[in-house]
Amino acid sequence: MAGPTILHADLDAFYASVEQLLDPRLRGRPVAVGGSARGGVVLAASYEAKAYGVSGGMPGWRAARLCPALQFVPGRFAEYQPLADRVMDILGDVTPAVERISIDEAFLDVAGSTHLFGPPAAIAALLRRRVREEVGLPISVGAARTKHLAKIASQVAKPDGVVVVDPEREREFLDPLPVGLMWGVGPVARERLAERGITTIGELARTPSGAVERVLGHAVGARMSALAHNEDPRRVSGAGRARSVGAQSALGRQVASRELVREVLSQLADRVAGRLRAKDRAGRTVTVRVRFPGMRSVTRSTTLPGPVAATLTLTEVAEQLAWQAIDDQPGSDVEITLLAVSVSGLTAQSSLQLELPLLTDDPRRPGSEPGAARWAVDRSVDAVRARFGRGAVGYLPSAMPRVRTVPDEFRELAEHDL
DNA sequence: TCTGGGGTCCTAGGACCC
DNA sequence: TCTGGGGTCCTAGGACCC
Repeated sequence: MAGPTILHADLDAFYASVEQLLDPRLRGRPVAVGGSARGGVVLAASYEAKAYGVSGGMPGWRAARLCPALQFVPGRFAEYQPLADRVMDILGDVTPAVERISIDEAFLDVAGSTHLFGPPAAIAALLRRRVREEVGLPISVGAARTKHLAKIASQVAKPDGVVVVDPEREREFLDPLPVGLMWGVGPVARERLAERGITTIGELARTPSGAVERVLGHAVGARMSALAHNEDPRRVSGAGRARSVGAQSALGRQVASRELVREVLSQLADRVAGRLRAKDRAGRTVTVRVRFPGMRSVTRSTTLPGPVAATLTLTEVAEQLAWQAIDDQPGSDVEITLLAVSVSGLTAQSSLQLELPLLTDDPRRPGSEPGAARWAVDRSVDAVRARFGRGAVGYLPSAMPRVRTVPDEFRELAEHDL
């Protein structure tokens, strides 16, 4: 039987741990990155804060109520990426088979490394020691025969621990664990399963696949059944190319005026289109999401005759879509709380290809500028920014109201490679 | 006192084609 | 005469992940 050569390495409470590393006064104390006692949202909580029930994604006011001593810090976002990259470099020292799945976690396949570094348990220990000594951060590692098991093992190992699942004892390990630890079972699925008396992975494994599919839907049910039976064929590999690119901004609560919508969508389209152009990509399907008070959101999308990567074109399409969504709402002075733009249906687009056919033939915008002019503007802006930084030049008319937005460094942390 | 930002995948109905 | 079956694309919504 194959050994436990798949490792899942996961930095503990990454953002909060970095803050504690950079400011010794925060060590040993409950820390929340982002948010405040008055509002906003907690992006990450230190283990001292988690002990009080504070967690990422929680509104700040609630976190403060759970843990009155909670120390809110704004987050030094620019520091996070380089530190995480150093950790990934250490992982890469034991095997080239590293699959990074977010800023702070990765799978490794160490099957080919045991002759150099010893068994998986020894490799896990080595990695944890090096990350602690050379970067100063705690990291947990799970080792098992499959990705799914390794990922669950690292969750069980947290904080700052290691768990190796012996291939002979996988059922013993898995059966008593809650179904919510499975990758793909969130609050809704967990609740649906609980209604049928299924709360552990063992109980899920003993439920016929057909019954699970009726509860969770065909695809999810079949996948969760397979995982509960330890059938996980996924290999460690490089990440595939992104299938969509997007950007969003929460707005508080504001009346959807022409100026506000145009201002925000310009900024979002600028980010999205700029990322596309930087990677010589473009996409045909544009989707806009508008969120209204009460967290209710509506999406409108359209598929264009050809791919777009021009900032101004994307802005205009996004604006049309946003107003379709807003105008469908009853009443006047509709309030909105978030706008999002994303582009999918991505294709390679050499930087020399113009968007002329799309723009000049598009009957919906008879007066639109020729694509060549837009392409030239985008390329100029890209070039100036490459030399002088993002703030050097932009598309926004200076008369427009500024909308408060999160730092670019924070957005970039969550970006996937295109 | 009311929730960030960037992603993936699935479902379901309708249009359209052969 | 008003009817089969399969496939693909598009749109809207939703669950889930980090």
